[in-house]
Amino acid sequence: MTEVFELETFLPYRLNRAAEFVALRFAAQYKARYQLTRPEWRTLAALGSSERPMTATEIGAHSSMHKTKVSRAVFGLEQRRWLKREEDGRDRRVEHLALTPAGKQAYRELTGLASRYQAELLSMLGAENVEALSNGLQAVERAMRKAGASGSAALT
Amino acid sequence: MTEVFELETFLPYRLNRAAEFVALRFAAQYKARYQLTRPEWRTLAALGSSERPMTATEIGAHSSMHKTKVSRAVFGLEQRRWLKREEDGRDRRVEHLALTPAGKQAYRELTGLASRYQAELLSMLGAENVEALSNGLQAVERAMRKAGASGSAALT
DNA sequence: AATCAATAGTTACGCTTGCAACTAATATGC
DNA sequence: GCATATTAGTTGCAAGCGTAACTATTGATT
Repeated sequence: MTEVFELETFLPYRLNRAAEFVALRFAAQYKARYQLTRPEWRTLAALGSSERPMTATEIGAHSSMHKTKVSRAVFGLEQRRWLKREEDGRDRRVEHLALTPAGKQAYRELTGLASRYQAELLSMLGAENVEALSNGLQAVERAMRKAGASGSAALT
Repeated sequence: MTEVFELETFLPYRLNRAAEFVALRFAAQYKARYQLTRPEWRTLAALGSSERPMTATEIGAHSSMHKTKVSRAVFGLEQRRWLKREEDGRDRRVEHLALTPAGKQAYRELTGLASRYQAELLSMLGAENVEALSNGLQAVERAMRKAGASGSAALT
């Protein structure tokens, strides 16, 4: 039984490579046009989709980012004047973060890009493949929630 | 039509998060036991599965790694005495890399870990979900080959 | 009320990364 | 045969990263 291990068949490797490929093609767009980092884009997306202001902690939970990443992304967006901080009257540790008009405008443009990219992926991969991929990812997402706070080093 | 963009439904985001989750759980194992980095593990896996020695360039192509990553990983494995370099008689730019006996031993142990982890994933996610995921990934892999040398910044 | 624990967010530090520039060797065009 | 381009692999550098430590504030225990 000389079972040879092949990297090509190893799920973590395949997932990683696919994620890199898919994410990089999109990242290239917002990096080129807006000089935005990925944490900044995610923060923008989180804030833009929310009715009310969010705290940094909420952003981290919503977009699966470590708090230091969020902190730096918030700082970056603040410098661009795409978001503003508002203090909480009751708890002075907390900051309520909301997009400025310029931030909302950027959000609209970037989510436009994102939607177009999503559509491009769909036609590139085929609807039934995207469906399968999505179902598979859903299973991983369930597993993540189950492993939850315990396992993820990404959110420590 | 106030179509709200939701990060949760954005494929690049979902792929990235799932890949991080799945890869990190495995990386924790080889980091803890062998203090191995991911590029080192990938290099080891590439070399171990090959009959004959490989060049650094071949390793990069086989395991989707930038040449600087490969260069550093090779250096690391060399220091551990898990691999040896052999010069090419005809072309002195090229190095032929092969695992030492200690390297082969490590390869066996680590691929054992990997296989067990793969099995754990299968039971964790369910066979039919892994099947779906795998099919979806295959579509991405086809797209990668098609976009090929042109698109990938990861292999520049 | 005083202490100790927990939480929100920031920062210092060392490590990893990718890009670009580099060295060395070989291949190509004229 | 000489100049130029290309290829293999390495390295300097700046940027991004996570860990741990930190400040500031609030909550819990007694």
